[in-house]
Amino acid sequence: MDFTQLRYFHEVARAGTIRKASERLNVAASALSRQIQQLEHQVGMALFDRNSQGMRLTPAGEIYARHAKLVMLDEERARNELAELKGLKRGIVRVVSAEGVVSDYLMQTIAAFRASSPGVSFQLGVIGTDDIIKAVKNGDADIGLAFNGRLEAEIEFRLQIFDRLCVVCAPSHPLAKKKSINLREVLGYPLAIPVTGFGIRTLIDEACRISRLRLNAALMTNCIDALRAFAFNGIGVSVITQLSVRRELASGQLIAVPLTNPTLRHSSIDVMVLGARRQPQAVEAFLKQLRDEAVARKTQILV
DNA sequence: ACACGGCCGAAATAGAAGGA
DNA sequence: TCCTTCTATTTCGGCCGTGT
Repeated sequence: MDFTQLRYFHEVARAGTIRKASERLNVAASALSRQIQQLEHQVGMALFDRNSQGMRLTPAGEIYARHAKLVMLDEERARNELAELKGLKRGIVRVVSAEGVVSDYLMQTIAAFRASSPGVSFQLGVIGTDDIIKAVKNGDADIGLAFNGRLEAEIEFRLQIFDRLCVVCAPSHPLAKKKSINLREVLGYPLAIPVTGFGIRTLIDEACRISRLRLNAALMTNCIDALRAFAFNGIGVSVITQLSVRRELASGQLIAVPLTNPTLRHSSIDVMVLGARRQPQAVEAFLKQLRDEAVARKTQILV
């Protein structure tokens, strides 16, 4: 087995067809096909099932794909280290994040990081919790910031920041005067919540199930900014995390009332990485910066 | 639309020879 | 002995046609 074969195998497994992989690699499909055949010949078993739709991994292929993914990530890490050795001080950190922490916590951390390491660039994707976990597991992202992520086999939590779920409303709203509130009381008002697949929504659904509540939201959205605006414009109340509206709370534009349901009291922003992988230096340094920023904000750190 | 295989040219590699 | 250069061989990848 050589590195070219491994690289081709990895891309075909990811793309699902030789043609798509050939476009990504800038290599003829026939060349890819031959290399995959040679690899299969060397390992002595089929790694793909061929059909008219493309290439599907066999159980042996699944095992080999896990190995290939780690080798590819290690190679990328080695290249970054060599670049640093050459004094280039460059690198790329790929982050996928929940929208709620992007504009404030994440952006300020990136700003602080780039002040000391301007050669490091960032690739940022904003997606839901389920897709964040998937991206980190696939190796498509170095770091994932998810609200209430699931700790799965290959995932390692490097930082957990306590982030309370609140009901957020305009200062003139009747609920603004309350010190705390139960989800049942909230349902009497027009309500905005995230769509299914978001960590916040999973918690809300769980709390409703336990308390036998029927959820009737006025707005379901995958846009955290829409949740903020829903409350800000006095349309109703939104269920959102405290960190997501930190600036609006500080300026008095919004009021946050903590939710008292037991299920909703333990929520966090989870910073996750692929556990089996040795992280590139730039990624390690940024993970440290995320922790430093959380400490500077005096947020409660769980891990 | 897809994978595969034959053919051919280009690039990479191995081995031999010569010079410092 | 080591390095460089040249040549023969092998490997790789692109093009194109075929079969599913």
